[in-house]
Amino acid sequence: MLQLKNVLKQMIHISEEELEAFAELCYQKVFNRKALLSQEAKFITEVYFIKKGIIRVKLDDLGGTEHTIHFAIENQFIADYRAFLTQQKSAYQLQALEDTDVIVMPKAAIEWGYANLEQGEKLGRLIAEYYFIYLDSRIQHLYTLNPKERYDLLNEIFPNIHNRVPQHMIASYLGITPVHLSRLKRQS
Amino acid sequence: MLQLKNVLKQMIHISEEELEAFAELCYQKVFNRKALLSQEAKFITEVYFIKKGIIRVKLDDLGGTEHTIHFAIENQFIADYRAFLTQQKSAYQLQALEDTDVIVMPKAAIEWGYANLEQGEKLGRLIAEYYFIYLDSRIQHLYTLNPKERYDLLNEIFPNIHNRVPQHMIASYLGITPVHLSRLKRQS
DNA sequence: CGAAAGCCTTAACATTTGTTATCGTTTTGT
DNA sequence: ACAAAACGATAACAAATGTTAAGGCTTTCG
Repeated sequence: MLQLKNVLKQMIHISEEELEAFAELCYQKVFNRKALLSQEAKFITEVYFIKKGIIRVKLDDLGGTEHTIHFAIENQFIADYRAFLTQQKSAYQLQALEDTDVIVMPKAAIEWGYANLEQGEKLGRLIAEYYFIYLDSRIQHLYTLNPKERYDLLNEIFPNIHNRVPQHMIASYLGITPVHLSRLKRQS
Repeated sequence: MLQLKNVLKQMIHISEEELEAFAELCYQKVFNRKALLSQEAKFITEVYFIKKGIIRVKLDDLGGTEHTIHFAIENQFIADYRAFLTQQKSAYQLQALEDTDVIVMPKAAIEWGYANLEQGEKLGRLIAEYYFIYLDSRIQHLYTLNPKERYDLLNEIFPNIHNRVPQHMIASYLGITPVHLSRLKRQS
């Protein structure tokens, strides 16, 4: 839990007692490679903090094609945060790409935090703002960068990704086919 | 100011006195068609509430191509919210597409709200969550819909758009060229 | 260990989307 | 009211990206 506590301490002012009470409401869990943390069409009641491993967020379109929307690694929070917030069924699936250790933060813990942590609402605001900023830059890049430029950027942001993620998932994340990514790599 | 007050009342529990004090810190402004509300490479210190009119958010890439990222209309908030939050220079420009009446909410007003409104932090959280949800669905659509499907969706969400926005801006928003949008319309 | 599955590359061909240029219409600003 | 600018449609051609199929390498798992 130390990892989670450290991340929380960086975000808001929070006492050891508050941290301890919050941690009491969370628990640890291990997912094997390829296991699903959460499934499509389910209501989402958990947010995950990744201690070790890597998670991808994926999405099937109506034609049955699978899209990889996001990767999350150590020390990051991950969830279908939209479904969590709106109480609608999830559009996404979360899948472990390695054996992955997470801390599960149930909805009850997070709501307890909003109500009882001195800066609970602020924590909620910071998390939403953080995700907003991330998505805003994603959209900006989708408009202004071509696939090759997005590939280069991804390698900057996530240097080791080719060692941890199959290339066809990277292609999907970039919005192109695996065959095309293979071509782009050859050209550079 | 009534329009703004009504929207705020729908979001949080807020007294008439609080509303009045907040409104005191805001002011109204009119922008002519084509005028810029905010400019690229400037620090952002204002959020706008649109009383009447329509605003687009645009972005120039390194090659000099202009991209239309977003449209905002009556009763919506608009700003380069990322630049506002992060205190970095804006990547975007906000431009009125009609003569547009806005209420300007200066940074000082918003920070006063966080500090002094009973549910100020909650308001900030809700706004960030609202934008997050919007961007999350934008990204989902960019992955799963082709240009024609995105065009049809846009017309559902914003029924009159062809009467208020030039078609080449719609094409840019969809991520395609005006020539291609013209072709897609013909095919359907 | 060995078979099966998963994965990456490459090639040939198909489809989608972009580019450039032209024309007629509408809108704008004076 | 008029000249200029902006706008949208269309055609011909070019470039980017997708599809299908084959081959070889690596990983997985019984």
